[in-house]
Amino acid sequence: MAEAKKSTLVLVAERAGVSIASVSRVLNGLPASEQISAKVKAAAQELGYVADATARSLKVGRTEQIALAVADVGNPVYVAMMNEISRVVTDAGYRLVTSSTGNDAEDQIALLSSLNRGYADGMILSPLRVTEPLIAELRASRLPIVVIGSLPEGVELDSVRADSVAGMGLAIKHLAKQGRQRIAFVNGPVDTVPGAARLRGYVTAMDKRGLPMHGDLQVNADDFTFAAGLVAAEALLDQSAPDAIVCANDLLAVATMKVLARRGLSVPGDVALIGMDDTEIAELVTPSITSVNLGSVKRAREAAKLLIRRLADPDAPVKQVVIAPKLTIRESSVIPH
Amino acid sequence: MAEAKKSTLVLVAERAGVSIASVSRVLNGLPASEQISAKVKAAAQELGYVADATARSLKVGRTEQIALAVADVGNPVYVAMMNEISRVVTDAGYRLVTSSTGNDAEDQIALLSSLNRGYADGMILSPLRVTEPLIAELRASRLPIVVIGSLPEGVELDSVRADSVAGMGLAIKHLAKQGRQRIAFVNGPVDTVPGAARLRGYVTAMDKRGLPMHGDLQVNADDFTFAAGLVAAEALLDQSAPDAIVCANDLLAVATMKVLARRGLSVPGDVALIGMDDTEIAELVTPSITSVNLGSVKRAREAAKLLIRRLADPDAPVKQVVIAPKLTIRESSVIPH
DNA sequence: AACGTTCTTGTAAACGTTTACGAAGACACT
DNA sequence: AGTGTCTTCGTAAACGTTTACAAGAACGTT
Repeated sequence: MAEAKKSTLVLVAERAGVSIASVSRVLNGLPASEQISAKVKAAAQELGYVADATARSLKVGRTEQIALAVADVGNPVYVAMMNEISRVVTDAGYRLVTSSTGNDAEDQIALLSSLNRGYADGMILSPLRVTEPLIAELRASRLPIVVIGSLPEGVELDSVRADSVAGMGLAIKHLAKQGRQRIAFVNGPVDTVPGAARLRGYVTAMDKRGLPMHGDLQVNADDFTFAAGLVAAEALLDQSAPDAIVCANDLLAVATMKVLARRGLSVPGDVALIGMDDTEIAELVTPSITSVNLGSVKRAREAAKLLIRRLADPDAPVKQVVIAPKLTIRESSVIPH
Repeated sequence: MAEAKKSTLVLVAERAGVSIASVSRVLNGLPASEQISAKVKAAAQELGYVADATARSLKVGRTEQIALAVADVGNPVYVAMMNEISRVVTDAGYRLVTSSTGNDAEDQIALLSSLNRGYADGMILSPLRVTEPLIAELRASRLPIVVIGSLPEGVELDSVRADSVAGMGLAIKHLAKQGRQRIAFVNGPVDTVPGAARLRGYVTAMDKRGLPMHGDLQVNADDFTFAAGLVAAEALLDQSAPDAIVCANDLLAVATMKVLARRGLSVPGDVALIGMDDTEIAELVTPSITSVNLGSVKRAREAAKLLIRRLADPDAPVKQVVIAPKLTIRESSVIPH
């Protein structure tokens, strides 16, 4: 059945006693007589023939691969997104090439220009920081790119983004309804796309509700990781005594919860806690954490579909999708009665 | 600088006024005169030329891609492994193609034969269940494959595996030292490779220490997920009252911890808890969970290096690496005094 | 019986590289 | 000046497919 040697079209053709064109046609389901078809199939079967992907790619100009570049693979939300993208893309007959870039824009730019080597038909990119040179490179790309995340005005690229501002609004509103007054905010770096958006959301929502917004209610972690969250939460609780904390991220929320526990503060009794991204981890812990669902898997799915659509129709109008947030309420934000 | 049109060797050659052979040589760093070299580099720069990956692959017979197939991408331990593999592989100049297979062997077999289409130079495979047909396919593969996980006797393939039995030994020993007597075991499906190995380890270790091993101290979750863990832990606690529980997995451990909390049982006061895999999640939760480190990232790294070695030297002797476990002791298993 | 269609099949070119080979030039040595 | 070696460069073949084109066979139509 399977052979050790690699077999080619020519070998199959010889064995079947037909031309290579016929072999190719039969194997690709193009019209052919029963006779030829049978002979070819038999020969192919016997030789364990499978068409070579690179040769095919070269000829047809498509690799049937889609590249995915995410900055921070440690973050569970990216894992969830990647899984969804993988699913959609695979169903559409593409393979997924993953390249975890470093945080710096340098890396991403290098990756983008390497994309022009044509190892994939298109790319899904989720940049942590959007810089000028990155945008320039995005624009110059020969191959279609879908961006997950906000893009500056006027950049005409397919993209999918979350509505962090609305999401923050949901969180603050929920906390305010529970009678919380001093709502603190543990953010990640504000020079990142999500960091900036979430800060904007926090300010807007607090402002709208006339809630106090002293500087000592805000703190920025060095990045969006658990370890950074521990440090940030300690700093926050050293400088103020909030009755609620919203975190830019579930990882930061879990870290904050740990620090609260260390200090003997109960959740949600003393402090209500809300995370963002609504990853599995939020419901794993005890108490489970209320989290703003920013539609990560939906975003992932849309991004993948957008790219596939563009590959099918390069002239389709540019589409910028915004996914609406939802609040998943769990134990960490409401006191049971 | 960057051009919208795709540029080829021929274009560069024309522009530089040299032959395509010279262009190829210069760009690949083969010896050439200063004159030619300068002209070619200038032309290439102006046209934003980058060599086409598929054409190159076809010619040289290498794709510079490595395929990775893992069964369960939801499990954080696989995420950690994937990250490590990605790093090693990228450093060696390969791209990583990820294919998350379903649980069934069918999928994996299909994947293996698709590998023969030559879209990658080799594959790293981590099968949940090792069946006969899978092994047959592994053997028949034209391209090198490295397996993460145990292989039956006599299968001559590069592989890396954890020592679950020794790992279980560490966990049970630790618990016994703390004076725990009724040590329960929440396992995953026993017809999987890790499930079987961990069961073997549990039985061996308990036996060795002469600890009781009633059937009602053991329970098997339907799979290695959090949700299945909840169900399994409930069942366990319905049927017995252990003073320690070891789980086949950190996810199962977290689920068990949640169920313990529900029932008002304290960890580690009433019940000591130990997980396996030592993923980040074990230290995220409160109390943090003692976990058997089965060397997942080390295994991942070894697997990647093994494959890269074999690609460089196809005739290298087969290597089967076993990674020794370590116990990472956290709050869930020792009562502070 | 000659003609026009339609269907089937083979021949050959093309995709964009890398590289074996040979020609020609440069250079040193006798 | 003749010979040999070394270097540099261009010509052309090759990697394994897909597919445009043409040739022939089969068939119905007039």
